[in-house]
Amino acid sequence: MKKKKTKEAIKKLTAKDLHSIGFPTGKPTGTALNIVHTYFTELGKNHQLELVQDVLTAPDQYKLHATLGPLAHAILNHQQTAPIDLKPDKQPYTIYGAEGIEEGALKQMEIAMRLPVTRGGALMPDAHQGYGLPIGGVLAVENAVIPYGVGVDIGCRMSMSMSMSIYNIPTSYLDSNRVTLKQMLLDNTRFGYASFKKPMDHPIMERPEFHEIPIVHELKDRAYSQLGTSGGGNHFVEFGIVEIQDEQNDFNLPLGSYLAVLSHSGSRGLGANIAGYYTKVAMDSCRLPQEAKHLAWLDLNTEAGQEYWLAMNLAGDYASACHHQIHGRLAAALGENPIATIENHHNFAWKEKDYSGKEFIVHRKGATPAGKGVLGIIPGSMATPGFIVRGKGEAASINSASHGAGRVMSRTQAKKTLHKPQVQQFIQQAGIEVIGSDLDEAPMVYKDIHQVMAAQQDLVDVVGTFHPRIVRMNGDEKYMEVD
DNA sequence: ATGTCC
Repeated sequence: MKKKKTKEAIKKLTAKDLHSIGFPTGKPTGTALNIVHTYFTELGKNHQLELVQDVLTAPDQYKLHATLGPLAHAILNHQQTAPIDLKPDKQPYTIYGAEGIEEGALKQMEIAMRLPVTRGGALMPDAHQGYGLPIGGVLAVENAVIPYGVGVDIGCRMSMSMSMSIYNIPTSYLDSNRVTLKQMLLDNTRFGYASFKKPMDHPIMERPEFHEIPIVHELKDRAYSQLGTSGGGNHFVEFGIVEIQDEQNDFNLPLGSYLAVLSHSGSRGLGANIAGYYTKVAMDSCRLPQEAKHLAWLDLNTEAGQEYWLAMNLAGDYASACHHQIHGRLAAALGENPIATIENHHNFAWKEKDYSGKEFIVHRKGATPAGKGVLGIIPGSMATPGFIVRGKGEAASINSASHGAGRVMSRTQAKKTLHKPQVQQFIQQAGIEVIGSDLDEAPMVYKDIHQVMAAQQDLVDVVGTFHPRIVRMNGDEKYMEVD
């Protein structure tokens, strides 16, 4: 039964198929799929493709067609709107750690710089190719917001809480209570498709946006069921040791080592669906040349722009609420209150002013806010250090820094070339215990975090170093309780 | 990143 379903899914006509025969992204594609899946379900996929291709080639002839008429009109309307021109010349922007950044990311950044709304940009040393704007890309634009300049996981963030161990030597507490701490992670965190049987209440669910914005309203129930959970991919919750190295640290902590909890996750299904929806809205209203189509923006003076802005901010606050619940549960399990907390997001857009007081929309897609004195967290990998940093407010980076080490290897390449025993040995030798995860998150898929930090010395000062010890990520099905 | 479908 399941097999049959998969087979049908493969045969079903998709947007990808349409784009492969030259269908423009946006309304024509959506309309074509709608019509095919409503009126022509009995036809084979190839036959369906031929049908819509005929309309695409000669839309005029189908204007009055009973079922294909709307498609003809969508295509004609689309053809009548001229694409918005990119600036013809390369626009300057600062690249940090250029020697370690892949070609694809540089190309994407070049295109983003040539958008007519762009006023500045920078590329962080952990940059790699993404969708639209590269991961590690920072883009300042005027009075507009680019959904894919923010990214799919809106408001994805780092959150750290440091606790004084109940013992004087926190390091030894961690090592002698490994089993207990591991169980705490298993009991108090949920990843991927797993969720808590009864989510903890949180004021975020009372936000008016859940009633005022239709798409957000549709997402409310799932947002509630996913409260306090972490996602998949590079998301994690971990115990480790923080070494505070800066005497002038903002927490007034004595130099030394502290037990800490570090989490990385975002806005789950809520943000992903908001991103998907408003990207489509943007691509329908903002027609760009093929190579820039994913950088479609929403004018902030339009209703859609205002709506996205509110929805994006809600998703950011929701991601924060999830982190607070994760840390709250673990603090309760530890029986300790944190003595310091830090939190920052990295897939978001902010209204910020430049030196002259002019306001811009600054997109940081996988980049950490690093304005003067602003604290942030830059993780390495599951088996390498992360850093508590304080921004220097460097204008050339648009007050930003990297959000991690950055990948050197794609997920598919990692699964093809790495081997479990080899990775397990590496992790074990580093003294790290890992629950869940997979080869695509192995430490060796990431750049050397020390090189990345060296490339951004002008952007941040290091306040402390975090050493991961017990890490939980998505994928430990054998431990997972299905709630 | 995402119950991974436009």
